[in-house]
Amino acid sequence: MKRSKIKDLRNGKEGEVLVKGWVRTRRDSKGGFSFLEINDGSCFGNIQVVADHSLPGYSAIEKQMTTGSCISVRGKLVASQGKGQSNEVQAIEIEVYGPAPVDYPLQKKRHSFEFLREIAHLRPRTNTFGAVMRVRNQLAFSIHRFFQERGFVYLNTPIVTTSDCEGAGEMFQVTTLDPSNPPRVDGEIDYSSDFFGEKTFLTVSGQLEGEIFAMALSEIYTFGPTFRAENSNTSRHLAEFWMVEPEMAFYDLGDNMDLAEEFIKYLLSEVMEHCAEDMEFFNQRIDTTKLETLKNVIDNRFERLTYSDAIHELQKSTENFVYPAEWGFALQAEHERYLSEKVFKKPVIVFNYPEKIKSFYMKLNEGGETVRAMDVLLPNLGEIIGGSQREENYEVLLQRMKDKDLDPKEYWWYLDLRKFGSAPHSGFGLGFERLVQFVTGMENIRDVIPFPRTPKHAKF
RNA sequence: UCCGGUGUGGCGCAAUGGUAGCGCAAUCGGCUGUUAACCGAUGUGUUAGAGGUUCGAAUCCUCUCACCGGAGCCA
Repeated sequence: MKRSKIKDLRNGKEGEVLVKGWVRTRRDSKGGFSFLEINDGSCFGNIQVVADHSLPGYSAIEKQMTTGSCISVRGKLVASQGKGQSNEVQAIEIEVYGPAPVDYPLQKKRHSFEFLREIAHLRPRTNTFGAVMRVRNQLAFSIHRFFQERGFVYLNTPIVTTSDCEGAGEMFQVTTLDPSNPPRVDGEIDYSSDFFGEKTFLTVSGQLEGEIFAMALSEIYTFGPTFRAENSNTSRHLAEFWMVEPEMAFYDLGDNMDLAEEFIKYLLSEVMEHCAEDMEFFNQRIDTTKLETLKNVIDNRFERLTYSDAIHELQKSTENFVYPAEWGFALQAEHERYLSEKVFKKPVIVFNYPEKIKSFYMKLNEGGETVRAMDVLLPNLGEIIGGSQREENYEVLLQRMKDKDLDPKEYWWYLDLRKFGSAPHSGFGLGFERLVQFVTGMENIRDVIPFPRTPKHAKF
């Protein structure tokens, strides 16, 4: 007999079924039967199994069917006599695949997310983490769908890279040399005998390589792991995270912002439609304003203002900032929060940042004071997208590299893109885990990725 | 990395210098088409680690470690 998923059983037709899953809780009735709630992760809800104690072999397995154990149940799907569920499975035959002894850490009670992180191998079996992972999966799928529907080409940029000065953050080094005894020449480590024959790192961004393919296929996107060796200890930073980076030829900054806004709205709509039950849970237990917030983001135009206007807005406010806003300096987290949470109460896109505080590849505006960069700021989360129109003029780009003390020789191929058939183009990067955070309302980014990597943490 | 906080039975927490306790979970029993089941009983501790002050330390001091929150960096 074919196994049914609980997702299908919950609205299924009456008849004989086979269901397999993990026992979430059990309630015994001394009337001679037990209620077992089974979950197989196919949906948020459980299915109730009614197990009569007169079942063949029941007494032998009764003690094994505890919270956490895995069982297989053949039975009849029938309308439930009790309240709380429309239907249930009347067991005919039960097999225990794997019992869970009394030291099973996930008992039927609330556990803190901090505790669950210590048992990352078992936390997928909780309500919250199961819901997070289904939403995460939907978002990943919808990201591909969004771009595929628009003719973007999915591109795999390299994980191992040689550029050590992309400016996006500290990098993890990749080497096969013996750290306790590396080969040396004149006291310096000799990387010519390393695996790749030179010093290599894990990527901090696929953008530069993405531009190569945008200059041929017009619209591409990457969706892959990204590594930053920053000693960041916050609820929104990971050392290993997933980033989505579209890169589009012939897009100016306005087109770029349009795409980013459409993208986020599309993803939120998809989740509301396809993960209704999980989202209902987040709205009840994690953040009671979640559904309302998501609807607001979908229905309202993102506020767009220039960096200069943002500074002006901050300076005229009566808010007591730890760091007063001043033109030419980066916006502080408190500034970004004030704009998105207090002034506009919706997503905000700040653009045209001072040239001095942004990367070399961003297109210089007329006058040379600002560059065509943009950040999308979400209420209660902060920056979720950072992007820009890229500098396509060879001479200007070369000069900016020199101004920022970068060696043009290391970027010879990047410069070549401007030398041969250059085109105006733009792109942005979206932090995937931050998106999952925003959608679910989970406060800590470590609880929206299966295996979080943070400073001092690479377990599991 | 900086600032602040926390670390006590399996889990969540209380005890602020004087006999370490409560809730949940667990175990046993009772009851019930139950559903965060309910009622009763039982067991559970090197108070993160090391050192110090004190007649006496979970509590005060020093160091180490871990975790949490905020900042910086950014996605």
